[in-house]
Amino acid sequence: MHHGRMLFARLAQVSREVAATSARSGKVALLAELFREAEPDDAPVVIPYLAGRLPQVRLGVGWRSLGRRVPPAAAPSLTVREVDLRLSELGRTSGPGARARRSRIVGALLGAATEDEQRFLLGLLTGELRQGALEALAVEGLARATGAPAADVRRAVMLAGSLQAVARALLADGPPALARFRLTVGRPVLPMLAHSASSVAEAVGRLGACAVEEKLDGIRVQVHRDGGTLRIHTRALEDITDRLPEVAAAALGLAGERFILDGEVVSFGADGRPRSFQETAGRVGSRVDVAAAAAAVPVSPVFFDVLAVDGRELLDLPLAERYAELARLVPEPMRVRRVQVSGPGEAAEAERFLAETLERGHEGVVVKALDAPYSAGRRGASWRKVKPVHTADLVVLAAEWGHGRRAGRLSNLHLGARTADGGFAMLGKTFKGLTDAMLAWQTERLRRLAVEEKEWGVVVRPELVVEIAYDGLQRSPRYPAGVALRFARVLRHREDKRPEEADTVETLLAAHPGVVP
DNA sequence: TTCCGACAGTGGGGTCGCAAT
DNA sequence: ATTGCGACCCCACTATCGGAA
Repeated sequence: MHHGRMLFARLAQVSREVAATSARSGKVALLAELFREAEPDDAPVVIPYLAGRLPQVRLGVGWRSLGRRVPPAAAPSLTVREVDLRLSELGRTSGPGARARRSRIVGALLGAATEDEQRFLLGLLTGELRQGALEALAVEGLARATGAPAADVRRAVMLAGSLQAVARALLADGPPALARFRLTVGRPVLPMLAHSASSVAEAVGRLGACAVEEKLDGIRVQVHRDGGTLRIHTRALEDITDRLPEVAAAALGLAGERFILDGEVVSFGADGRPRSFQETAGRVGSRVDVAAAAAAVPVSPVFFDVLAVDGRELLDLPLAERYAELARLVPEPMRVRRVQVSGPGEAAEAERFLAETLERGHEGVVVKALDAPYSAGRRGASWRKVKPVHTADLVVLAAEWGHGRRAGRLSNLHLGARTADGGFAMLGKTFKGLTDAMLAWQTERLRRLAVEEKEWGVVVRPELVVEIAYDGLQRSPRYPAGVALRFARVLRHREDKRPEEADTVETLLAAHPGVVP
């Protein structure tokens, strides 16, 4: 028997078969079959690859640097192991001349790959595999290949924050290895996420007895303290401890010795109101001169959940009990503001809290069922965020061709508001909110309005009005009016409106007095 | 049989930091 | 000094499958 000899071409083949299979169960079966074939040395690479993820965190290549076509090899020769080694080398490449050296490595790798392998490799590198199966189905496939219960594998992956680590352990030691993946202080777990709800009443109606918490517009953090050791992780589990000294100090000042807290890092201005997301994110993103960044934009944590305390794992406890622990551990200003309601009968109380929260300059609220456990890594149905929605009638200035399942459709719309001089100022783009029928319709309509064909799409006569929903305005260094829409999505095409009836830049700015271009 | 939760896919704007120009 | 690019922060929405109700 030989080790670590699986051909990369086999992965490309299975990926193609998975993409051609529509049933999820069929995809899982294909993945499981491949995972069973993998030697123990190959499995920790094969499994993340089929989940559409590279084990290497940072490669330094993206779609731009992959644009050059390389003639494919005639016959497959690459092994999984070789591809992994070359990509690891890519990740280690930095310093002067790095771009040229990366380009040589990628070129050599693509040159050794067949057409099918190139397609798979480029999909992996750009994150656009389009095989209809990513991590969740790879987890199912891994479970089936090893005979471990899928739910146990899923939980282990959430707690490990890594499919690769679980795959390696599972293949080496079998299903009993899953027991090793317990919640551990110091090892980040994937945070629980929230669904949207259109109103507080809807959310409370769905959830019954719940907590209504203020939603702060900052950076999600998970804070682990083990005695004097403290680590801060982002939503994607990135370690940002060194960038947030004041958050670390605050957490070390708490009474507990060992805990895991979930919260949001935000920044307040001198007036006590929250700074914009842009300012906070810029601060948290600063790595070079942290002291200067911290002096300019000091941040503070606001915690809303506790996952472990003093050796006790709290994930499976209902929110009501976790919150009681949180209240014991974290004093008021560092703990989220909230109200509790017993059900739909008290929805008005929740509405009042939302209005008051918005008044204080925050984003909205998150409504959480009091009886729900902490579903690590999932968009749990028991957390519902509610944010105010703004709408505007804007004019389509251009449209870009879509990719993947939107190939051949005009998808991404350039949106303009009227200006004082009778023209239009672009405020952003959106491809969201469109059904297949809307895509087909607008492709036809915009083609007829086209005045210029570009490689990326069409420029059109500014005649089609679209009703757009958006979360707010933000300052923009890119767009002519100095502002851009945040999270714009199409509600409907307004053929009944003429472009002269669209909103103006002026009215939009007036609706958001806090935003200064 | 119908409903609904979970996933995958399609990308959006902004900022930081590194390497190239 | 400025620009291009990759990595990550925030994010909304639709289509689809398959299990729950």
